Amino acid sequence: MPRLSIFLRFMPELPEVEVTRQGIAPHIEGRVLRHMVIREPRLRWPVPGDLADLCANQPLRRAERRGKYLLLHFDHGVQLVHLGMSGSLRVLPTEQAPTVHDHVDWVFDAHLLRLRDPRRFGSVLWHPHEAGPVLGHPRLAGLGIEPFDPQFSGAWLQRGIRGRGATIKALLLAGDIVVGVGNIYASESLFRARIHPSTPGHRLGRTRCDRLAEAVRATLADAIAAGGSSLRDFVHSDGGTGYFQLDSAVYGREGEPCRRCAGGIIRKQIHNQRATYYCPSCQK
DNA sequence: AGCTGGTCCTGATGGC
DNA sequence: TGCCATCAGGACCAGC
Repeated sequence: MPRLSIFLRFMPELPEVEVTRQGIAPHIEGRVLRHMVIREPRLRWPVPGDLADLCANQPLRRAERRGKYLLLHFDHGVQLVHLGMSGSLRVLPTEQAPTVHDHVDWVFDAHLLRLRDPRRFGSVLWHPHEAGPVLGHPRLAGLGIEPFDPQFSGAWLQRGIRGRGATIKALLLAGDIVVGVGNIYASESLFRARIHPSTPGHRLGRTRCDRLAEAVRATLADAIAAGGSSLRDFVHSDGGTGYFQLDSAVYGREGEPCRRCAGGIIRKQIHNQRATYYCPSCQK
C-alpha cells in the first residue's frame, strides 16, 4: 500500500485529473485571472509566448475535463492543460514562493493556481475562440469516448476493436476507443473483467466486451471516489504529499497471491515496454 | 545506471 | 503497385 501510493502520486490518469478538476474548480471558476507567470515554457510543447498577455484580466468561466486534458474556458478561447506523467495543480496563497519545477502560475485576486511538473511532460496550450469548438483541437479531435458517457458499452468497445490485432491492453491504452485508461488502470480493469492482457483485440467477443466496458467504468469510478476524499489536499498544500491511496488489485503486486482466486500468483509482464500485472489463473 | 510512464511521432508492416 | 490503417519503438524528462 505505501509503495503503491508513491507510484500513483506521479501518475495522472483520468481519475487524478478529474479529482484535480473538482478540487480546483471552486477556486477558479468565475474569477478574473489577473495574470500568469510562466517560469518555464519548455514543456511537452512550448507554452505559447503570448499566452500570458492574451489571458491577463480575463474571467475564467469554467474548468472542464476531456480525457486527461483540463479545459480552462475564457470568453475568447480555451487553455488546454495536460499533467503529463508528473504534473500536479495546487491552489496556494498568492505570496507562496515557487520552488524548483513550479513552471506556471495562474494568479487570481486572493490566491493562485500553480502547475508543478518535474518531468515537463505536461502542457499548456491555447485554442482561440475563432478557431472553432475546442473539441476540434488536434489534441482532442482523435480522442475516444468518455468512459462515463452512457454510449460507452460493450457494443462500443467491440466496434472499436474490430479488425485490430493489437493486445487488448494496448488498445485500452491507445485512447482512441475510450479515453482515460492509463497503464495502472488498464491492468486493474482487465483484472476486474477477468481478461488476459495479451488477448488480441479482435478475439474478444461481445460477452467479454460487455464485462470490460463495465470494469473500466467501475475501476475509474472507484478511483475517483477514493480521490474525492482528499480534495482538501489541493488547497494550501505544497503538493509534496501523494493524493491517491488507491488499493490496487494487481498493479505493483507481482508475486503476491491473487485476491479473487485461490492459488493464483500475480505476474508481471512487459507489454510494449510497459509493465502489466495480471493473475494467470483467473484472467483468460 | 537503469527503470519508470503519457503521448506524439516516425518508420515499418500488412491488407485490400 | 499504391494507398491506407494499424502497430511497435523511440523520444522526451527527472527521481529514485
